[in-house]
Amino acid sequence: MTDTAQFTDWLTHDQQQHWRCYLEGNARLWDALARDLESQTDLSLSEYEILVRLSERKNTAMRMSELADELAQSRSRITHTVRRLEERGLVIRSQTPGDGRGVNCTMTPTGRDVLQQAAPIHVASVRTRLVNVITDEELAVLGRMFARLARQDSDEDHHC
Amino acid sequence: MTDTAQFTDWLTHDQQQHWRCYLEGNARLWDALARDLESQTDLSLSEYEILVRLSERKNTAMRMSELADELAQSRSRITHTVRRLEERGLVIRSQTPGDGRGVNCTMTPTGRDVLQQAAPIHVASVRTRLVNVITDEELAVLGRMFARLARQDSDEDHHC
DNA sequence: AAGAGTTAGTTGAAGGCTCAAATATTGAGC
DNA sequence: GCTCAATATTTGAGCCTTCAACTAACTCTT
Repeated sequence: MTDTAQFTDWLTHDQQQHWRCYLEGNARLWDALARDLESQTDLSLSEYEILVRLSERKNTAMRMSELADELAQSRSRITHTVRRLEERGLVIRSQTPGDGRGVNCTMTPTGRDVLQQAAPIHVASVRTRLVNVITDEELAVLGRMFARLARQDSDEDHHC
Repeated sequence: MTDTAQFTDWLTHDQQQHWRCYLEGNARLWDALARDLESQTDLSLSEYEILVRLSERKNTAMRMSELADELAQSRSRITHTVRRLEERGLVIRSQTPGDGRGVNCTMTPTGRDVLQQAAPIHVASVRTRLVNVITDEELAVLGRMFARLARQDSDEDHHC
């Protein structure tokens, strides 16, 4: 836009092609996963993911900020989603012992039931939509690739 | 849940690991791309993508349903987004000649200006966040993988 | 050429996400 | 121990997306 603007380093034809395939495939994959889960359970993907993380902890409890960090979601979003889950009786919130600012989110027995019913459905969906469509080799490449991206981007978050 | 329920075919440890890396990396990637674009331009990612597709056509025009199909978005979503773009003067809508039901979406000169200003910013972002972080080899695997997923899922859409 | 079914697109309400601002608590430095 | 900055979380408004219902036009059949 200005005299000093540099020429843009556009993507090559092949890069662009691959990038677009990812764009479309990714969109369709998420659509499919969300539809699969929501049509057969009462959980959205983000609700499901919260319950899964809780289920992996001692006492099925985590702090709000831990949830936010692990799920790469904003604190605000976690607050809203957890509030809805709490209204439905799937989790309860309580103060953290040590830190007066902290809030602990604990899964209730009802929450566990709902999760246990949803889990097989979601896993089957992930298989059908992704894992069974690509090779284990490819899945491994995918995992390593995105682990690198995540590291890179979350590093940048804490740059200040 | 019932007596006849089959045992779930859970993911292996490695598969789960890779799947989670993808989950997190993907979330962070999209966050970063959206923030990069929205902080430096007046376009959201979905608005940007619509303008890009239009820019590639003769007369920078496409039908609404073509947009929906290419971008893997619902017709409703396209309608809403295009309405907002039209209100801002970046596109205009008109009837398609042959088909009385069809609506053509055409990019205006203003739209082209906005796109041309945004494009280098977005491309730089895609490079920084993805293309420069992985190898060309990996990008190719990514592209082929998701092309296969897209084919699979969009086939299923038309299953009836 | 009339009716049934399909396709294209829009609409508005409901709900989730984002953003910025607000509250409350903790920790650091003096 | 007081002040200032940082951390943890919440709040509510605004925007975007989804969903189901609606209009309109085309097409296929008979």
